[in-house]
Amino acid sequence: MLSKKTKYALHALTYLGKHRDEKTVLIHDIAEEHGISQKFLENILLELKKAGILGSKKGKGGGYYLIKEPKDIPLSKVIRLLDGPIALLPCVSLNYYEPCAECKDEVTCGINKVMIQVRDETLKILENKTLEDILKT
Amino acid sequence: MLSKKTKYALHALTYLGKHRDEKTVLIHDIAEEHGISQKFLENILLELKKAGILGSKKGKGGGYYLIKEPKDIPLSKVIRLLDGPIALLPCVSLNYYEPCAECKDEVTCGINKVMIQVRDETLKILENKTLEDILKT
DNA sequence: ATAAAGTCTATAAAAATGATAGGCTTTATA
DNA sequence: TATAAAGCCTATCATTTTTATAGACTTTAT
Repeated sequence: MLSKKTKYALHALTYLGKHRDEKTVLIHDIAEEHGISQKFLENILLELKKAGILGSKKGKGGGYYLIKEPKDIPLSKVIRLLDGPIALLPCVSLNYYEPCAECKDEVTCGINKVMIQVRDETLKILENKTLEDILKT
Repeated sequence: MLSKKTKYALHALTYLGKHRDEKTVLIHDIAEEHGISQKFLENILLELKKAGILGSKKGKGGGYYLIKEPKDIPLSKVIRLLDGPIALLPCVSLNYYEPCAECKDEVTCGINKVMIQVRDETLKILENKTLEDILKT
């Protein structure tokens, strides 16, 4: 399951996507619309900004806006950013690799092999679904 | 990522699958082989038993054994049992459904729609990969 | 100058996960 | 039939992760 962080991020991105005609959108408005903590959302939007997905304007009249096309924001990117690895095991993670303690030899481990396949197929799904898909339904 | 519970379960199932010629296998031996806590493993194997995946024999000379064919033990079953939902959001879970608080209307929610698709495609993967796939590599 | 809005860091609270403990029941066998 | 081996069951504790809050700081329009 996705963490609330990621879920909130998706709601925020959706909201921003629906308000692309406006220059900027207030954190406050997004938080209110979905009944979530504004302070918590602040951190999330900041991360999205640092990842190059959002832009922002400080000061009075400021706010956030999408900096990328919705079609260029795949679920995989959002999930990795806020939740971490998409792979089911650290030993098959492309971006967050770590060996598994209980596995004596990765090379001969059947679990490892199968999980690599699962990872690749899962990735195909999450890279192909984008914010655009969410917006157009 | 999978919890350690699920990871350990997969290792235990693999071990049991590799020792199908023996009548029973000791929890102790599985725990030792992978360097994991025996007591923790006990609980996990019990769950697998209650789910009809493993059988056991009590008392001296007892132990655990596979009660199903490896090809009939899909990853989806093991994951659901020990980790819970496969869906990324509660509002699209087949087995653990719950509405999402921050979503005003599920019917018009684009996130919901996309996540249903992700769930279905993910499920296809996890239902098709079985213990047999792990054993045969 | 002031108020509005994002930025940043730290900390606290809550929940989930991982691990341990100990007694109970069952069963083979000496 | 006593004993030791092995799984069964429940409770509790410890750790880690997640979620949420707080408050001071910076930037900017008016």
